[in-house]
Amino acid sequence: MDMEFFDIVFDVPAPQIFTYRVNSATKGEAGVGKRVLAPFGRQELIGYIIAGREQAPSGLDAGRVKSIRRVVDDAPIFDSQTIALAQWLSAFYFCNLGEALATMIPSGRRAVASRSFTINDDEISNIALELSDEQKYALEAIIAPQASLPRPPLSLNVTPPSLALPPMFYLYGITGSGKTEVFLRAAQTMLDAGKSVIYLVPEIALTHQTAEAIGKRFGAVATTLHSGMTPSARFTEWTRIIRGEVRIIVGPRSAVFAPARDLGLIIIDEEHDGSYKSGSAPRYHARQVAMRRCSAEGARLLMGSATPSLEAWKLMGDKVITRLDLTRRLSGGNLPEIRSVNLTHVDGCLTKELKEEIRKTARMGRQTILFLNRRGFAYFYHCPVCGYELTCKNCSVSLTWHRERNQALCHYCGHHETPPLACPECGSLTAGYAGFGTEMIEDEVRRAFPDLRIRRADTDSTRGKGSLQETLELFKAGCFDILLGTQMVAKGLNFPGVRLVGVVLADSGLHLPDFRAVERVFSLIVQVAGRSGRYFPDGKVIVQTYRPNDPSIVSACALDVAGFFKAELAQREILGFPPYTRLIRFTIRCKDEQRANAAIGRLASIIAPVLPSGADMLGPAECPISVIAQNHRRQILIRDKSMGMLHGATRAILAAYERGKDSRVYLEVDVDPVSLL
DNA sequence: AGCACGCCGACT
DNA sequence: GTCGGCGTGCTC
Repeated sequence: MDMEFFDIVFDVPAPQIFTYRVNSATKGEAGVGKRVLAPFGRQELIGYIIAGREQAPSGLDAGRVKSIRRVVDDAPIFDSQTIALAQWLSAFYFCNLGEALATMIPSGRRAVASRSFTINDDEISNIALELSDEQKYALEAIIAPQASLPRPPLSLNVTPPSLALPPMFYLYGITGSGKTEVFLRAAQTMLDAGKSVIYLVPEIALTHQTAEAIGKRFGAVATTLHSGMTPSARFTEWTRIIRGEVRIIVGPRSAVFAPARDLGLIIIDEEHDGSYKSGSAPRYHARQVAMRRCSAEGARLLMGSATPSLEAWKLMGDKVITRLDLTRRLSGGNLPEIRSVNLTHVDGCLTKELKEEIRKTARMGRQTILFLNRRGFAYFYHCPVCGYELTCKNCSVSLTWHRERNQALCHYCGHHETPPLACPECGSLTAGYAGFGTEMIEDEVRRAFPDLRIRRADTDSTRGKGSLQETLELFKAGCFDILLGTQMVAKGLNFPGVRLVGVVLADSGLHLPDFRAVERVFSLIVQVAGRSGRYFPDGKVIVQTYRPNDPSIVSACALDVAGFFKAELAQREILGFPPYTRLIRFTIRCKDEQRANAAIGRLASIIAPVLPSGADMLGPAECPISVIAQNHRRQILIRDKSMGMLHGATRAILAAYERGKDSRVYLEVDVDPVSLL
């Protein structure tokens, strides 16, 4: 008895579910979990079949029901569990079901030959490393058959129904303390029990490295779902996962949706990393999705970092997450010596202390990493006479000077222009660039050390694909002495030859109007410090700063993670910010400033009366970066102790806002926003 | 999101 | 007289 009718959703803003029928060509082909090509208005779109039905819904006259033109998939590519997850995703993050499914499922259509981990079995390394006592203890806790844990009701608002919290564990330990080996053992245990494992890693270089390690360890049973893969390749791996051919999946945040069969464990490596939060709608957080999946599918959640997020740290304090400490470096390396150096009154961007250490390191035949917090962050054009500052015409941020091209460019919209020789305001010829960019530092380092081999690794000098990978590999092989880079060199890369890490300007970012700025600066310094002396006992870190007494810098230099978290949590509690509260952010975006103001005003007047007691509204206000790409941006935050009330209020707010909205104004909703810029 | 329909200003 | 602006509304 084949179904005649099917419920289909599309990746369009329309929230409805549409019912189609089959015709002679598609009868028998169509089924839940398959994609179809269907007439939609005057176009034909790919849609997702989410249900079958005996007859058209009452209230829809049969004449309006169109038929499915073509069925795309031979076999279903998602099941009822996936649909349930999509439903949760759409409710939690305020998108519709079709958009949710579209972000979860690969877009590729045809299978290609799988290239992942075609390693001979004899190549699989079975290095039976002896675990340390701490590692053994952690592993035992994670894989214990009956994880007996307090199970408070899930305040994460899995809407609906409320589910119990899954067993959650956190490997808390410095770089080199052996987190990865525990991850791999836990994964092995799950695989041995016939279950699947999802292993999440931050975006960029780390994906490749970890995937490689897992490929070596687990061979053909492992795969990766990477954003760099072609849609066809992703689709191929997706179908292999569905068929159960692979049971361990490595990938960035989107891999949390992998259709793993009989999911036993989700691992989140470097849990604090910002790339786990999606930057575009639906703005999901992989950790939140992982929690929901684990509770719905009876799996365990295992996270790890040297610098947990404050959210995770608080849950550990509340005993909701079991914290497992790894306190020692395995290879015997001591903790690096970390020293902060005052940058005030220093000519240029390198202090005497840092230069001396670079020289000393080179004499020892060892390597240096110079780390810059942010791409050309403080490198702006200004006039010391009148205070004029060169800013982007489209956005409200300072332009960054790129010397190689003699261009000032905007890192938000890409606008670029040739910088003026004299100040456009007062004509002063002293106007020019101040602050540090990677290029300027490179220049200064080259001048100071003409005999050393220096290489820069940022998105500018490594645009060609593979060249970042290449740079890092050359560095690892000792082909040059100094690596100069941004974020990407801070993340989990192992460079045995490194002795010295220099943080060129630690406090860039400290002044950002975002309550998480301090947390980011702190964890960045600690992460960077972890790079040095990984395999040697004499690692050194020099942190250059204009604010050597800032608490976040002081505690980072002391590697006092617990102390920093205690102080920062107290601060957050006083200010009523996460993790003591939850936030939903509404952002208005419009080319026309008046319309933007009108829209945010209207939104505020909608929000005020529906706010539940105990919740509050922050704003309306200009966004900290008030204009991006000529769009004027305004925001409102709503805040409450738990997410439940905020969700309900937001549903009401969006419904009211939809009626009578200005179509030129865009409204974006961000649940648990990570950046408030 | 597309895409069409519909109702008011300056053009061959 | 119509070409075309973009406001409004719908898509099984």
